[in-house]
Amino acid sequence: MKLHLKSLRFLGGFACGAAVSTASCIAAMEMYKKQTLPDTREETVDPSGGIMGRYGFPLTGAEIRYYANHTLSYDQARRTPRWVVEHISSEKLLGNAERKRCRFRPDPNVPVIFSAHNEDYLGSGWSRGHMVPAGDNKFSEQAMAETFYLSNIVPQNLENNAGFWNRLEMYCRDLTKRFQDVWIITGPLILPEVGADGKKIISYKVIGKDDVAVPTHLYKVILAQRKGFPSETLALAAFVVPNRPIGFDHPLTEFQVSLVDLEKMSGLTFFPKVDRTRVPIQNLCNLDSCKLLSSQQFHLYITTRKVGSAGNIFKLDKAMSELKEAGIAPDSYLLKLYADKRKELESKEVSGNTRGH
DNA sequence: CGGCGGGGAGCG
DNA sequence: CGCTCCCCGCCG
Repeated sequence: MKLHLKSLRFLGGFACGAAVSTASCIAAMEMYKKQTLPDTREETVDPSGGIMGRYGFPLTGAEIRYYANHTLSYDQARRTPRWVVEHISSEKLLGNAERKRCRFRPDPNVPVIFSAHNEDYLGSGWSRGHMVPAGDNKFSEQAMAETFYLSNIVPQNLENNAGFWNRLEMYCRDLTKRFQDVWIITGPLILPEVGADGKKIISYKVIGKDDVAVPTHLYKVILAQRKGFPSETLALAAFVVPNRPIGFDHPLTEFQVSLVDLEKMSGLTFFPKVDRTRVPIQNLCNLDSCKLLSSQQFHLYITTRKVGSAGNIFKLDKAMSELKEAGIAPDSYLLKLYADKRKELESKEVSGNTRGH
């Protein structure tokens, strides 16, 4: 499978160059739209006059479900979402909502027989991976709590979840510094593999009593919008990442795919209200870096989090010494945070000992 | 930031 | 008893 991007054609759309006349270009564009663009109608006319559906058609449960700051379509057979949409901005990343106060739980809006449960995941060897991250909802305890509904969760390799995928989510948040509005669609994929007989086959693990489907890959589509003159900028990138550990030696761009390729894999049409033949959409990875944190940067970040939340001097100094052992120099922010925290804990522990004795 | 686990208190 | 909540600990 060839997943790599090819410059301007990353959307798989039609491009009119200077080599052809305007008239023929438009005609060709119309032909292109008719033949290749997906039908975005949800329903068509019933020629039977309604007799076929007298007792109703099967329900899929795939209807769109709205939450405080995310929206999703659920797959009742696999007990995972099909896709989850979120919108983030710099404002939404500010706030004090804490994930420590949140619990993973079945989505109360999903019928129990179609729902995943915590017991399916616990001890399965797979972690509960957010599609819309909790960290994108710092502004609202309600919004963050809803991301812990298992309708927003898929079985994910733990090292991938805490590592590469975590860094991808950090990159998405960083985009809000350079783009006013960012829409992100995330979901699981189960892709075919070539078996021992050379023929393609789709097979996937399931976990727990509810047979929750373990995806072979996860996808993420990022649409970033920047205000500007004479017109706004729209930039897009799509990624397909294997559900296994991905080391620091793999750049994010290694997993970039064209939007149409992802649409073929997923069966979904993304951002159908964007007219891809008229609005010039740029490749996000050309406009922006698409570079994730390096090993050193990531380690520094984790240490900063640990120092900020350390409850005693032992853990505080342990975090700092581990950073030093890794040969990573703390930046000025971490040094000041450490100094302030050290003073705070010293005074606290002295008074505590005085009271105790 | 992203996860994992265990234990104990309170409750119907 | 099971269940929820909240505390603690650990990992990358």
